[in-house]
Amino acid sequence: MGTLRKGEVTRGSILDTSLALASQVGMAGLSIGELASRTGMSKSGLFAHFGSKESLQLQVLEEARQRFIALVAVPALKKPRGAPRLQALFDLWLDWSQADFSPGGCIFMAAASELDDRPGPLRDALVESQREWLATLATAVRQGSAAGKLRRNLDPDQFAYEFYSITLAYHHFSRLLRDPAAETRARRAWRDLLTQARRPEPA
Amino acid sequence: MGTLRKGEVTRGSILDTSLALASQVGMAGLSIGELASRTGMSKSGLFAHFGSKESLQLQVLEEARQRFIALVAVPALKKPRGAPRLQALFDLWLDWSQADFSPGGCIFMAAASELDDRPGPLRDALVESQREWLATLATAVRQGSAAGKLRRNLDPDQFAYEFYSITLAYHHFSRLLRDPAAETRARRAWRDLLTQARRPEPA
DNA sequence: CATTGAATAGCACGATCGTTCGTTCTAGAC
DNA sequence: GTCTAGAACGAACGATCGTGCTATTCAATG
Repeated sequence: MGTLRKGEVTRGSILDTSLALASQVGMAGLSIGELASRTGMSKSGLFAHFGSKESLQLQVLEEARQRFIALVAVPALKKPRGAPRLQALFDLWLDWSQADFSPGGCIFMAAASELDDRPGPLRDALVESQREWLATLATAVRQGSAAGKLRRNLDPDQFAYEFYSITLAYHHFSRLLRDPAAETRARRAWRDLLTQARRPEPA
Repeated sequence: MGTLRKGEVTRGSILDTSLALASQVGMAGLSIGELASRTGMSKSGLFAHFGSKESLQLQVLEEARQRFIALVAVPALKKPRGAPRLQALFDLWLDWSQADFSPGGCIFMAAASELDDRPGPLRDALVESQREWLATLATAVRQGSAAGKLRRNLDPDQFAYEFYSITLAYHHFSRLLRDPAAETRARRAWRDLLTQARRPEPA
């Protein structure tokens, strides 16, 4: 057990609250005042933990990244290469998107479109984490086809693009349109994509 | 030529500016002050045209909707049913996403994730316009397969979901990741989707 | 050209934003 | 139990937000 001061504990609980709030209203929508009232703290007391709003935002993003790795990437890597691992990546992403701590859905997607035209460290950090995720997907594909479990002429980056596109659409259909069929649609699209990836080489 | 007062002209140019700004910073990021300085007007002078910020936002959305119909939906309906029309819908959407008046990419997608957890008339209007678009896509598919140009057992709504997912991913890859391959990836995914839709019924 | 209503500007409001400062409290080490 | 560093608070800052007023300027009509 590492020695954790009082401050570390409250900092953690502030990040908890921030994560939930940011998944709903985005990174820019994270206001210190709102956060203070939700945690029952004073604005200045809360602020002192981070020093600046940008620092808070960066730490929220980093916290989300750590959780994503722990909840999605790591467990999936325990599955055997090829289809099982890809399926786990997909299933775990869906779980992630529905997690209790992010009532607004995947926080990265909430952040993505609001940051795509706002240069700065926060945008850079988000881009980095997304690239990391895409690389994870592409690697899983590459290993799968190297092991002969997937089509040999599969383009890993193209596969990652299409994987990503299905999850993006799931986010939209479930969050914005509140479409009850969102998950079914996503799973169907995914099944088709995976089937294609296993099909033997076309002529 | 309808009689257009001076006010109508400036209102139009304000909407022009708003559209460009909103595509970059979103609907919530549309501030009256920023808009005033960009158009060279006073805050109050500009404000008088709309009466409230929400009204401004609604009118911006409606303006975008009208343009979308004129630039994407209508021209595509002039193409013959089946694959040509679907292809036109896709190509025209890409043009739309790269249009000069929306330097931040498709404004609907910029608005979607920021509004998905903010109930209100603006969200309602956006949802309505997106449903309209999805219905247009589904209808194009239905007509195509009824005419025997596409697989008969094609699910129109599933097709619309996958069409939409490709364009969503294009938005992300080009805007956030600034990936130069974004358009290539999107076109490849689209080609595969369309090919599947034309393939004869599977066993 | 004169008149009048529309269009725009100027100014101020309350609220909230992120941030700073000085103070108070309290937890942890001796 | 005392001392001290860290944690939290309260009040205030300048800036900006959306939104009212009132006054002024301008464009369209007779």
